[in-house]
Amino acid sequence: MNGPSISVMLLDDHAVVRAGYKRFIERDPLLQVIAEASTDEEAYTLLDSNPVDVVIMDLSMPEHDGFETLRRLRNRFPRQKIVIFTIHENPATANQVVKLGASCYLTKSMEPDLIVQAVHEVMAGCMPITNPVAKDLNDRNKKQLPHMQLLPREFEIFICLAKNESIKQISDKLQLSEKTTANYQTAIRKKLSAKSTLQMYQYAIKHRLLSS
Amino acid sequence: MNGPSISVMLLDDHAVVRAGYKRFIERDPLLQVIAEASTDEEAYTLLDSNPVDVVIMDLSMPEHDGFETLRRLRNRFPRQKIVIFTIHENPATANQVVKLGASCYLTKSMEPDLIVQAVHEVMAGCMPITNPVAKDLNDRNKKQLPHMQLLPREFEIFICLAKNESIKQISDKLQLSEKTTANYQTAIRKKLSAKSTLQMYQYAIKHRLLSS
DNA sequence: AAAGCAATTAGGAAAAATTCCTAGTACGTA
DNA sequence: TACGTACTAGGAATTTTTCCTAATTGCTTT
Repeated sequence: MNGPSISVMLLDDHAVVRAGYKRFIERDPLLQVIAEASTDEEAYTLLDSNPVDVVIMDLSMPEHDGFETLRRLRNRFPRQKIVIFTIHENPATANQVVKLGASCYLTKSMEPDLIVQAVHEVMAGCMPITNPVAKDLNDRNKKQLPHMQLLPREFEIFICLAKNESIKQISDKLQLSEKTTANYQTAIRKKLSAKSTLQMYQYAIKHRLLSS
Repeated sequence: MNGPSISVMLLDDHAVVRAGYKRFIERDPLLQVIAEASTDEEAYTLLDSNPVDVVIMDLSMPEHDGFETLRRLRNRFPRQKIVIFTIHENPATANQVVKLGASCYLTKSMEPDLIVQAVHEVMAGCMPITNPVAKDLNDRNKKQLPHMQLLPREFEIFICLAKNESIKQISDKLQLSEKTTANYQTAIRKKLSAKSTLQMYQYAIKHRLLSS
């Protein structure tokens, strides 16, 4: 950290959205957006040369899906603080995202000022999740919905399967052996008691897991 | 036919609906409802002892689906005139129903008086379908939608598959070998270019084939 | 620092599902 | 009668799924 100010990178494929973030973030004189990336690859490159305190990213990116981007970011920059800001308003996603190591999960229905607040909290080492979602998260977790038992990777692949992607496509995208993906599928089906891809889809729809 | 009057059987699992039919049908002194059945089995029994000129039935029955009931009726009483009156307003269903040998297909959005008119037309040996649907049917047929190429049995099984029924369940219900049903599935997938059950489901949703 | 644990990855083998091919039956029509 | 179409289903090959096992990695705990 350079002095009192906190440096931020924005990662979002829409320039307009990045501009929106920026507007709010820079209201706070302590925060400074010093880098913007529209793809995950771009983000890696920038982070190599220009480390920042916090990365703020959207979950719904076209190339890889957000989970994969998050996972890779964590791999290459394990200590990087990451704030997820997304339109997907569901606790299951929040749950997975936090398990994957994001510091914070915000949805677009929250007040924009929360972004600023969240960045400060994250930098101060506070609770990884801000209150509204955290509460919701805990509520649902207690209900022990089947998909809450999915491991992060399982959840990620579950969403792909529910989007009707084939074992082959998923394996290519995530750079896994088809064997591995097929095995994941079996595990997912068991945990969700789904006998077919259609049932996984319907499960995902029912629990609003498919907004992306 | 006994004298100038036309005898009618109503086949519908809801007594209320049968009463509704009756009310309209008996406005016409030439038509007489002489039998009512709430299940297909009941209908077979009644028809054995009490033949009627026309059977008016609903497509959406709980036990077997309407297609199967229609098919069996046609099998046991090949010359029986059958009028389908249903809430499923889509030309694909109309198409299949007529292929299966129904004399007429009416939807609930039509004027109730059309039932009476349709019965007369059917008895007079007119066009198997009344105008509004027939027109619609031809329009769409020209578009050559993939599911229009499905044979009646294929269409029937397609709907079951889209409803997530298993090969086993469908085979039991339709009294087919699992081999046969599996083979039908393959044919259906080819005709619809669907690689999975989920894609069949999505096709069905897209073309509004799943109201039942 | 070593041990233990959870998550991720993937291969082998068996079981199940799907596909392709073939063929018999039945029914209506020319 | 002969022909075509729809329906039925078996055999065999192929593909997918499942189950079991195991190696690797990164934490956490002692």
